[in-house]
Amino acid sequence: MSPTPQERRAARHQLGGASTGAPAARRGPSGGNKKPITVDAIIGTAFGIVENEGYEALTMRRVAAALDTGPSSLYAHVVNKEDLDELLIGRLCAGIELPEPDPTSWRQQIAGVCAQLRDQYLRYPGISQAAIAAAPSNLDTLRVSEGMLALLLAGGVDPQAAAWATDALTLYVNAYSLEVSLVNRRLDRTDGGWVVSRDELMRRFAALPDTYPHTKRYAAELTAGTVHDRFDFTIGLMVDGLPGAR
Amino acid sequence: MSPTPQERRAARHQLGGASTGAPAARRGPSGGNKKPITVDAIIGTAFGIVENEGYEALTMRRVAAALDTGPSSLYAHVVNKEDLDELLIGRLCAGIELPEPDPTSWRQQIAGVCAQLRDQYLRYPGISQAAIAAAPSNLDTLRVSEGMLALLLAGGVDPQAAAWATDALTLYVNAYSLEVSLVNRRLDRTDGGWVVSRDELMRRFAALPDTYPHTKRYAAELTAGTVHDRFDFTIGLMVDGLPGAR
DNA sequence: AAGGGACACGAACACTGTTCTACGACAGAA
DNA sequence: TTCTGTCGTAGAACAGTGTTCGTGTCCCTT
Repeated sequence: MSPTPQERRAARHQLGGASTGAPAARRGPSGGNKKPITVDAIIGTAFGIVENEGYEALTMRRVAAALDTGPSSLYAHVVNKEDLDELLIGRLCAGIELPEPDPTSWRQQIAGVCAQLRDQYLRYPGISQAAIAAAPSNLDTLRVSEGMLALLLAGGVDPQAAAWATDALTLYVNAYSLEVSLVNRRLDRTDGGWVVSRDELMRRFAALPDTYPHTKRYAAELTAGTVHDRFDFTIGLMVDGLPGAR
Repeated sequence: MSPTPQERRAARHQLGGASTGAPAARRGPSGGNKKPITVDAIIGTAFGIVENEGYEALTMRRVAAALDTGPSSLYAHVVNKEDLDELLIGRLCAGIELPEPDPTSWRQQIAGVCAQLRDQYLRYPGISQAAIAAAPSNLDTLRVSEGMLALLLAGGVDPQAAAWATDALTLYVNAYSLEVSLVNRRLDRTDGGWVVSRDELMRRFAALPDTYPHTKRYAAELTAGTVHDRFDFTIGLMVDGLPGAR
């Protein structure tokens, strides 16, 4: 009846966890006037930090400070920073809505799930770094994979192709979100106004030596499109390449 | 005639740098019996460290220790750790062989370049993390993009699709290599013999609750294939999706 | 021979994740 | 009521990290 964080983590990799009853008030030496530290409280404040300051600002000390305590207090509820990352990704994946498979519109459905993932990742900048590192055996991430697999199979995609395609799609969504987050961070850092807009980029491409003929020639195409356009293009590329129904 | 590291870095983003003449012997207080510290020496030892111990072991102190000096000595040649990362992936990209575009076999040529990148990334485990974070304006990475763009254009791919496809391909190769490196590291760490082979994985999939019907049903497909198979599948998916010649 | 500039280096600062140890308040038992 | 034990809390500390400052030492030029 006293689940250590290690046990909780092990359970997370085997079965859906039942919610643990939270104690009423904090019991420690600081008196009972503060809210107790729970895993949910840690996850919530962690999400807030990442949303406002980015994933690189997510440190154990930062979370602890936001909870008015020291860093060591967190280790009674969380195994690791790696464990905290996994919890964050798990909760993020748990919020993804998986549609009922419809064989006539499975391509749009897949694209919709990918867009959901992308938007969640971009809402918490840099968190996709944790998503790439997270173990694929996590039950919440596996739930999303299961949902995508179901969509592909309903679309008549060959099981082997469907299995590999889910992997490829989630991997690309992760990488894409991470790259966008990193670029945004770089822009924020180098320039307060972060307006290194398309014109500047195209001029830099045009100023390249002649060793880069195609890059100079097609600078417009290389810098074209909004963030969503590039994303939709690649997802479409992968989905349309799958032989399936319709 | 006294290029600070910052100037060197700026030059790296504008023109191909000419090789700087290396001094003969180290001049510092430690006497002249040691090799001088050059950017090339730093890059070389850094590659050695990553190759043997992985990217997470690549710290400024580790590089400095391998060169028999202190960490601060590196900052006369390198702006940052971020700068060092950029130098590494620049040199890695410089070693990629770009074939002469052949309109009849452009798909194989693209796949070949991607495989080259993958093999280089996997040779230095975890270095793709630096590749994702690296600025795309680096001249060496741009050279690879230029080469891939040339191949796609020679294949008759629409310029807009070709531009976006190069981006998608490099991004996927990076992410794939990073994921493989991370999984290998996890396996190395949890188990000395790192034989959590396919049977174990399939049993864990089979032990899932019934909420994951497709994952249980197609556990074989999900765990099938060697590392190269999954990679080739996705690259083929993206390349074959591109409308072009042949 | 004297000066100057470039290079190298040791120590230190502000961080990070993590662990050890003690403290204090609540629960139940006598 | 008093005592005892457990459990969550928290402070201090350890081994790391990237980075900077000031000093020292050498070689080359004048």
